[in-house]
Amino acid sequence: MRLVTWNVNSLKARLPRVLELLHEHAPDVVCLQETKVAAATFPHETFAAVGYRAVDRSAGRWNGVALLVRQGLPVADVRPELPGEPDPEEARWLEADVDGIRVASLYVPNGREPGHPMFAVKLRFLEAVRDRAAELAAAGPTVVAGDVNVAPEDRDVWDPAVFVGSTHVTPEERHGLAEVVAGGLRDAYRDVEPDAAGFTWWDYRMGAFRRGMGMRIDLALVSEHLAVRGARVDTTFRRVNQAGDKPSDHAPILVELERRG
DNA sequence: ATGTCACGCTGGGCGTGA
Repeated sequence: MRLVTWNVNSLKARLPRVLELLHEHAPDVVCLQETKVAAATFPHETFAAVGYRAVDRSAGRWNGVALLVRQGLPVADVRPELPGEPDPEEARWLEADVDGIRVASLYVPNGREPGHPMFAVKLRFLEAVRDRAAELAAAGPTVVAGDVNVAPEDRDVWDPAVFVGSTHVTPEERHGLAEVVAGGLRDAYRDVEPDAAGFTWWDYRMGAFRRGMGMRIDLALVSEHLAVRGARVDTTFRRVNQAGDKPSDHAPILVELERRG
């Protein structure tokens, strides 16, 4: 299975780039985050016309997650709920069986600042993910992929000194993420790229992408039933393309998975 | 760290969130 996870920062603004990605990489499944679209205007027909079925959990102008599945692959047991999630209205989790693999697209709250009420919400969300991910990983082949808004280690940020005291790197957030992984998942990118930076996000400001000022905050976590045959970040999608279509501030991660045994 | 982007509301900048 070829899987992509990508925070698109508005599906409407990014539709040309998403179509470009489908054409270029022909993934079996794409986990999208920050679709920022209402359910009523989700572009199902556009995806159907290029051979993809979409299932979405949408909340209007903020957040929103979706799965795009190549036509012909069976999709079953779509669940838009994450038991115990702090605010179900925020549309941050969506899971389904795709060709016999449980695939979840997630968008962890940003957290604003340590001490902000949304920071506590972020930690509670990670606890809910921990509990559900452990259930899924114990049950069968599982991929939990998306924007976790946590850099797992210091090497996952361009300059750890700059981020001291900021969100995405605090011990509490890293502990929350580590507990998700400890439930029977592993970081697919790190599995095959132990040394690469692998940044997936760069601020739009200050020429951060050009200057290598990034963070690795988007992950594909996979259960022991799955082997990782390859993983890479396609940074071409972090640049304006030839047609002049703008990038998201996140780049997509491409993962090649194979069922074990 | 801050040199940006996208949204809704509304008809052009502003507030919000990242």
